[in-house]
Amino acid sequence: MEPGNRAIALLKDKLDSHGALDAEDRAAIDRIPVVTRNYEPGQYLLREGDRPKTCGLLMSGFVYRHKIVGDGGRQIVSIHISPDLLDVQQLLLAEADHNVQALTLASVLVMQIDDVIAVAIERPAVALALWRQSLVDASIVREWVANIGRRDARARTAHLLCELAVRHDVAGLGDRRVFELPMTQEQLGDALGLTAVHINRTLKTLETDGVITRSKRSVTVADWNRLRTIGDFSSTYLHPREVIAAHRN
Amino acid sequence: MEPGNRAIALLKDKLDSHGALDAEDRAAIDRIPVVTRNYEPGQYLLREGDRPKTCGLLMSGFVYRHKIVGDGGRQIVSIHISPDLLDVQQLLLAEADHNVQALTLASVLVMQIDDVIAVAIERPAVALALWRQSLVDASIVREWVANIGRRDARARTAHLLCELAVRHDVAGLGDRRVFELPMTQEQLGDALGLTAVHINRTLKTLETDGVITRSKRSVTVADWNRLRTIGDFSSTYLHPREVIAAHRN
DNA sequence: CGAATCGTTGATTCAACTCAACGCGAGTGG
DNA sequence: CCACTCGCGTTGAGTTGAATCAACGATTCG
Repeated sequence: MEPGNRAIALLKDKLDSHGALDAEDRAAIDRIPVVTRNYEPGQYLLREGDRPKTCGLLMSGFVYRHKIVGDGGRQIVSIHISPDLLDVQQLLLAEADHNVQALTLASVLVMQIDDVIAVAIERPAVALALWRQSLVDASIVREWVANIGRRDARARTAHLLCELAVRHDVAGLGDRRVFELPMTQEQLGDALGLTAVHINRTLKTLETDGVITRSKRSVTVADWNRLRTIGDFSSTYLHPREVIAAHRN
Repeated sequence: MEPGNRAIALLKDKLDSHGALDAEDRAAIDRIPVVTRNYEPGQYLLREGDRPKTCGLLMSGFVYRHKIVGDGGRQIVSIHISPDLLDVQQLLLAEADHNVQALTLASVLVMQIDDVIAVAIERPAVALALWRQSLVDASIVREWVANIGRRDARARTAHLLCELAVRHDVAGLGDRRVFELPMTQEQLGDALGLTAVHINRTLKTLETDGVITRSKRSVTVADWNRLRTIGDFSSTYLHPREVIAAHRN
């Protein structure tokens, strides 16, 4: 199978992860013209104020979205791993209100917004599947608000580690005991509303307490139950594998 | 015009606020069976873990969504004013991951999820309009992450005031100089990741600095430019009135 | 009028920030 | 091959913004 086909298969599986698509829906997705594009670490996929004509599917690597506030501070508002959809927001909102940047070397399946919208109009089930993904994204951001607003540094950090562990697991990128975490402590701080120094201290206590171990850019969860308890984590908000509600007859 | 018709008109205008619907789309919306329901202050519209069969349009009053974290803390994740759509998330995600509660007496136009989905499938433009609303909701939540994560109490509070002022303005509920703010300081704290005591002090300094004045449960913006500067506010993220991007030929 | 809720204020504590220095490994170039 | 730089991680000392604790005032409402 040529690379393009494998990528499209990933896209179809992503959208069909809740079993809502029929053969014609999947065929319509097949007809979307795609190109693969690679981004270097730190490279911008999209900048605040841009009006992009494309969206994408992250096939490998890490990508994050962030906002810059008035005093120069940066807040990371989401972290994406394969196979997340990127910039679904831009399908219907013209102007980007945040930056999207590659964290590691990232490979992205790029589609034209017009083409995706055309399929969404032609095949309502595809529209619902895309829409659903954006609702899950939103749900994750809401949990981040609660995490940053109401949990202390230790819980907050543990919660993010749990989220990334589960998302890696769901994505089939390893189990939740060991996963890649290529973010610097500066970036972790910007994701959690903390400083790099405090992230360092918080991770250290998690490690000396025997909850996690770290090596270079990967994390091993030594005690999942304790990490989950510390982070006050429940995976409900990730909506991992619900059927699309009762309205499917 | 009977009350039901006026309510439906509000719904149609909300979904058509970007001019994407044609006569048939609007007619399809007309056929959605609706009932009006009133909620008392503090009454729950939805609880975490529920699997609702309805969604709604807020016609009057204030509603907020919140999450409860492990140590009992509460984080408000969004505030809704008329004519916001409520629980669009539940159209495609079965299980609610947060609570929805009336802040004031609230009047809601209630629709069956099945009926809304049916129209979304039949009329793709309606699906896109609903989807778009949920993307704007998500965009607001992302801004909240940045606000809570990276701004201090003064900026954070000013930013929320700006957001509510502009949203009231856009909704035609008064201009951005005077608006109703029926939240207690406790609730403002829960929205901003601060304590009620600190909200009190922060509002006081904004008032003594001549930026705002308060009376009971309404706020007057004495110096909009200064409030905007203090709050590092730009309304881009509210996506107030963009055309649905370039893909409309 | 009494009770309850909400707002206000002061005193104190603490979690996280800031500032500063140093360690360490990976590249890089002389 | 070593010296240098650069980015990142680590650690300590001191500061501070916001929380906590506690009390009291104001308003509403039955």
